[in-house]
Amino acid sequence: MSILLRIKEQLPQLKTAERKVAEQILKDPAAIIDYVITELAEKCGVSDPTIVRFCQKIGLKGFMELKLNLAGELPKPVQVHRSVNEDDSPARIMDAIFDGHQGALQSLKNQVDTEMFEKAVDWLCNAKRIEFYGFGACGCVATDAQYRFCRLGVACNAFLDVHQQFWSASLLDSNSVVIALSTNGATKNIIETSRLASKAGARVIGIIGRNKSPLHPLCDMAFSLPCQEPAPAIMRFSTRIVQLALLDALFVTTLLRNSQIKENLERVRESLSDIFFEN
Amino acid sequence: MSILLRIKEQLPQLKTAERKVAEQILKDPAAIIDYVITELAEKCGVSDPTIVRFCQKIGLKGFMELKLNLAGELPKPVQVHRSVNEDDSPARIMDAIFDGHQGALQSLKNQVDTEMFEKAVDWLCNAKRIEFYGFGACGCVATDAQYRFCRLGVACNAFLDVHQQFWSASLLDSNSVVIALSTNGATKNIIETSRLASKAGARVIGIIGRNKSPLHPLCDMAFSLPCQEPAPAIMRFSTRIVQLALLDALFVTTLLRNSQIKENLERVRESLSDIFFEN
DNA sequence: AATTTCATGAAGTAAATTTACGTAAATTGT
DNA sequence: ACAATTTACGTAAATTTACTTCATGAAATT
Repeated sequence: MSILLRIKEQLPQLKTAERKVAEQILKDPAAIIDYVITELAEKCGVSDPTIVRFCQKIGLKGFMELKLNLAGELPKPVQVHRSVNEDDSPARIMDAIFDGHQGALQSLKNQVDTEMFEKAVDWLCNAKRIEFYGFGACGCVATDAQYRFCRLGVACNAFLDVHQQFWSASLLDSNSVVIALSTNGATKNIIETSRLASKAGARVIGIIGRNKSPLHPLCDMAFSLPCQEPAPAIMRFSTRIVQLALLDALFVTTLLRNSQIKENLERVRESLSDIFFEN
Repeated sequence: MSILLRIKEQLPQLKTAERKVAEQILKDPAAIIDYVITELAEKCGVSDPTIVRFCQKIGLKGFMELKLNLAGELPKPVQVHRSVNEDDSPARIMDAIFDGHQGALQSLKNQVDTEMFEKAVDWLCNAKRIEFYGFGACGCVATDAQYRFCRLGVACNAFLDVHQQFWSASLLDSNSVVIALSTNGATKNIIETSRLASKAGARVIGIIGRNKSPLHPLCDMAFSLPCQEPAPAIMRFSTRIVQLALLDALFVTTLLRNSQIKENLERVRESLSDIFFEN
């Protein structure tokens, strides 16, 4: 279990001096890494041995182990999108891209509105039909999402064709949920489709790579994703990663909420077994 | 920038004794955290001060800072994949999913073979044609990749249909690169397609969510992705994230390698402007 | 009220890291 | 080719840092 969690749990059982240490650590865990034991002791108003005893009480060998453990489990400061240019080594470019994705996920973690998320899960659980709309790169995400969600046993569609989207959206009703995916919330077609779906009575959930956009007011609920990338559209990779992550979370939560759904999943899994060589 | 990457980059400029240190660290970064400086010195066959000088050369204050940094950037064995169950709150599930993705990216960062990556970029730069094959969830990744790469101005296809894949693969030649995507490297169809492509003379790059699989020996080059998820197929979300990240990196590096390609991209961008409301 | 227990810090110890310095090897210039 | 200079690296000393022992005083118990 994580050190910070362990500290939190042990907190009530600690003596006054040791509790001061615990509170100081919980207040700013990242700072500890730069302290030497004496500095921390001073900050807490206790002595060195108290720090050591505290560390041992939470199951560590000593202060050094605390520092190393904290370094290991603390979220790294959110990486602002690092730009790359042609002089960079492949390894460097790779690193920059991966960092960008990680940073985007970290931002997502901090930004997602939990209540909104829960409401979205509610809608999805009760939906008789789920449609995923997106164009371009978001179309891929839509397809991927449909690929997951259709296993819930609910009717799912991911139409990438405008015409199909139009007639499908206009046939929806109040038991339908639409997931509208858009990087910038300004693509004409997705806006039109969302408007149609909304007019037909469906609940429209926007997953949009921006804070404000023409698409926002058309949605019944809109997740605005972190968008630190000031890059041209084709280079905005992280948005898609974040969209997928959010959809994953929605999917799993919806899945766990409903045991009937889990049975469906089991049946699907069995039917897949014969397309593999092994297993 | 990450310490390990910095070490890799500085490697050629290091003197013999210091290089020994660098190599030892790269061989097993996780082990360093438990060493004291003298232990590491012995393992490398050098003296303590050499270690310190090495640390300073890569921009750190000393050995302690190296340990703390390594602890910070190495994938935590515990955190990589937290299991979830129906009792968990939505916020917790969300967190677990995002953590899983982040952890997977971290592992990827540490595991990707840089030389292989560069060779892959070489192949892609010189390819006259690139084909992406995948089924199921990997089909979505294939489509996404095709969507990016086709903007390089190179002929790209992502056939999800088995028949199309078969005839397309058999029409390839030595100027073609095939990217074979598979979560477990055991799907019969993808194996057959890769075999056909290889026989036709194309270079097959596997991006596989496993270390060993029936698909591996059929590839001219295979990226084995970190696969910490002991979950059923439908729940293996991270593999897809990691595949996308790797493809992103391949795409950007290929793009930056070739200025002609960048011009193509500029032209594509302009042609997209009129499908948006704004901008 | 006396005794015990326990929490805590002062002082000291041990260990690990870093600096200073010297030597040998490599590089450079003549 | 040989001397001069620079560089590479290890020995040993110094310093920093972490940890231990033990004494003290407070709280709890008898």
